[in-house]
Amino acid sequence: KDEGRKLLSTEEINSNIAKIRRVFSHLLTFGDGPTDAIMVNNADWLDMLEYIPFLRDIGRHFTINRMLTFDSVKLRLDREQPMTFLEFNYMILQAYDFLELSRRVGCRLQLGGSDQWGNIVNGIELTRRIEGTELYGVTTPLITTADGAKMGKTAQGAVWLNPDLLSPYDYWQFWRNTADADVGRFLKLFTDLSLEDIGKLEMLHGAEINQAKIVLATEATALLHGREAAETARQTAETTFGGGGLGEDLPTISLGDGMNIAHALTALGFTPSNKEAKRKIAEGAVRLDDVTVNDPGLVLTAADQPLKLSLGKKRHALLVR
RNA sequence: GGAGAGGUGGCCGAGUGGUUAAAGGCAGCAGACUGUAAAUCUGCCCGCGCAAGCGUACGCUGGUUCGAAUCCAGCCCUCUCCA
Repeated sequence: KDEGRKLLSTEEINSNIAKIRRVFSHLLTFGDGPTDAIMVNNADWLDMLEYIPFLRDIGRHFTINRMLTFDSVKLRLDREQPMTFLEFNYMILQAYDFLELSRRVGCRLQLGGSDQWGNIVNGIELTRRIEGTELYGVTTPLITTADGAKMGKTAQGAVWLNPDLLSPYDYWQFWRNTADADVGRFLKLFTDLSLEDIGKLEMLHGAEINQAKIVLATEATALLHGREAAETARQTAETTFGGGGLGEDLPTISLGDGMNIAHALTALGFTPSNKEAKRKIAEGAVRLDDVTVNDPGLVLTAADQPLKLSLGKKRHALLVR
């Protein structure tokens, strides 16, 4: 992260904590057992920190010379972007977090993306100096797609882990649309399949590689949202894309007494504005039950059978009463 | 505190009184081709409205002008050098 971070209010922070915990509760077990996960809040130690003692006890272990060499700082300075003292101190605070974690709960290893390397190393160094304890860090390279882009954007924005922000169906679709060149690597990174099984999937070429993508999507979705949600998403995709039918897991919108087609597209999140929705209609990208729509003023009314509204080839929704 | 440079649409970046909702690039979306892939080509890309039309927009606030992103004043913010 090389841009300034926002200061959040206590309410926002508490809300974020709850959401993060909810997402991770699918992947980890929180509790008191020996291998259970615990969630700590660094406000527990940062809030009571006093500035002068902090400078005296912690600040003396950091030299500006060294801090200036870290990429996160260097980048900002090289680009002549502003960096406040508050932000500059972030790495010290994170280093201190590691120290406190090792003191309080015996934490010895910190994992993070490679952009966290500097912060982690600072914590290791600080703890060694103060406590003489040996700590460890593991960083993983930031995952990029085969064409070099940072990973994690869907057609509609970010790949959220929270199902309220990105439905299991859309999450499945994200993985299903992985580029050929990434499939093998992503199977290894984002599923629990054995390397042997992945090896077999990697043998697939041409159109057959789509089988591997379906496995990737289903396994990755199962890890986050559960096996059942993953299967539903897979079946919905199969009927929608394979058979031209309707899948139950598609996003659904209720038309009420009738709704303008552009408004419906926007309400579904397919288009960011009504204006954009009309543009897409003019471009011939919008279909109703697979028939291209030409009238931007069309008012949709619900029939007994759900209708399928599509934008482009990939986004489909069900229209219901 | 002093001197200089600068703040333009998601990002980068042109524009220095009127035909400017603002060149160009990136990102994004769609169409064609395909395999719900990549690459390529094409179109679109502030919002509201069925439309006519309207509303917003070039750091902020005022002013000059028939007309301002462009000129003037004050303010805020950023960068560089000096103190």
